[in-house]
Amino acid sequence: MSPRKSVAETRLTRRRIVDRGLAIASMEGLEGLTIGRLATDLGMSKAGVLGHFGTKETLQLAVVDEAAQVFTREVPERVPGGPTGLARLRAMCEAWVAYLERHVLPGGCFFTAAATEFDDRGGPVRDAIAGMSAVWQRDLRIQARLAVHNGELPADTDVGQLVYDLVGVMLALNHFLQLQCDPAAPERARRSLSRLIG
Amino acid sequence: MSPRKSVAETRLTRRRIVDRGLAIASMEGLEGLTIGRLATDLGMSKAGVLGHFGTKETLQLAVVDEAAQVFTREVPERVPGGPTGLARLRAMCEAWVAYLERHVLPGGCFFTAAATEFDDRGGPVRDAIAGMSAVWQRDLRIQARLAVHNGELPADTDVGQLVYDLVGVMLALNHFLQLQCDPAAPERARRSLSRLIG
DNA sequence: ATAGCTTCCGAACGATCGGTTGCTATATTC
DNA sequence: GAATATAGCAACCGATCGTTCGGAAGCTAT
Repeated sequence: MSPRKSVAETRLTRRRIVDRGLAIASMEGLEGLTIGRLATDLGMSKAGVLGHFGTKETLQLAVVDEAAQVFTREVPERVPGGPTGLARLRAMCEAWVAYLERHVLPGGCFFTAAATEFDDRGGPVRDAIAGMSAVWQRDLRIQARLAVHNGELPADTDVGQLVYDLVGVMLALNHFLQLQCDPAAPERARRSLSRLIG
Repeated sequence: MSPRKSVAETRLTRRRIVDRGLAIASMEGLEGLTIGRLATDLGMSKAGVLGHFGTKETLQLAVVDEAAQVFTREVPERVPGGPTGLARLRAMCEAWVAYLERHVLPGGCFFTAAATEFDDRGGPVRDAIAGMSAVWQRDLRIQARLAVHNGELPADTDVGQLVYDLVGVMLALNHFLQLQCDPAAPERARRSLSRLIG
């Protein structure tokens, strides 16, 4: 019924699958993302969907990668390219809050959901998630260290501790937004941030 | 093969099911908890398991309730009955940290996992989870308000903001413990707490 | 024109899902 | 001791899971 598409269209089909897969996974979880559901949503056969990846795990990895690209596009790439150090750290956190506030994905922050879903398992999917999380936290740490080096933060600042607190602010933001639908949460997050990196 | 048991044994069987179900759900999630898996683990038939609840959703609710009882036993009931206010608030948070540190359930904090799993759905299971979360946060708020009233916290303290920050500390603790297996996380949590309600 | 490559479909696979049905064996009640 | 109630089992239901297979359809290179 559906013959071969040109190379450009083929890539486009793959992108359609991954995009829709990310939307589903952000709501139902990476395990709740099923081939059949994906095929139905896209008006394709299950074989047609799986043909692009071969395996559900590969598809999950593609979705995680897509989520990482979305996050990169929506957060770090929106950080203006001003001076490094405290200003950049602040801008990164503000972009982070705005990203959660904007409800970019229908199911809240994909990485928060995926991390808690896979945090007690093994395998490449868990590793990919943990890796993305680690990269972002490393970037935070770098700017925090620069801020200390610039004298913008106290010299005895525990950078690891600061990143821990920043992550907590974001996890709480996601929690209060998604579970309690608390519209005051972003303001709370910003207040916590200004207390941490004023 | 397995005939009727005495009333006492019957209750015990139900408890065995719910206990094992909680253990599974804390690792695989509430949806990953399947009747067949539960039956196999317990050496029972699926009908024998489901007979106690009638429906998977009822079973999930029973597991959520059991998780709430475990949490109650492991956290608030371990808080010494000293004076209310800041001292009690501190004790509650310390018990909370110790609970996460102790790895009471194999998959980390059950409510954190369940909350992120169900935060974008509807239905009674989600409501039960959100309700349990709300009760604990209300208890925190009560003690925080008392602490303000006692003059143990600044009079202009934003109690909602404080609870937001405390929840963030705990979510971060669970995150760093489970995903990054960072043994320094409990110490970080305690340091954050002493900064908030030191 | 033709051969090859690739995308996608239709169909089927074994396994497992939540759930139902009929039965047996026993505990409880009379 | 007879009657009743019920925990649990074996078997099965239709649906769906991830995955495989053969072939149809069309692009591309010869």
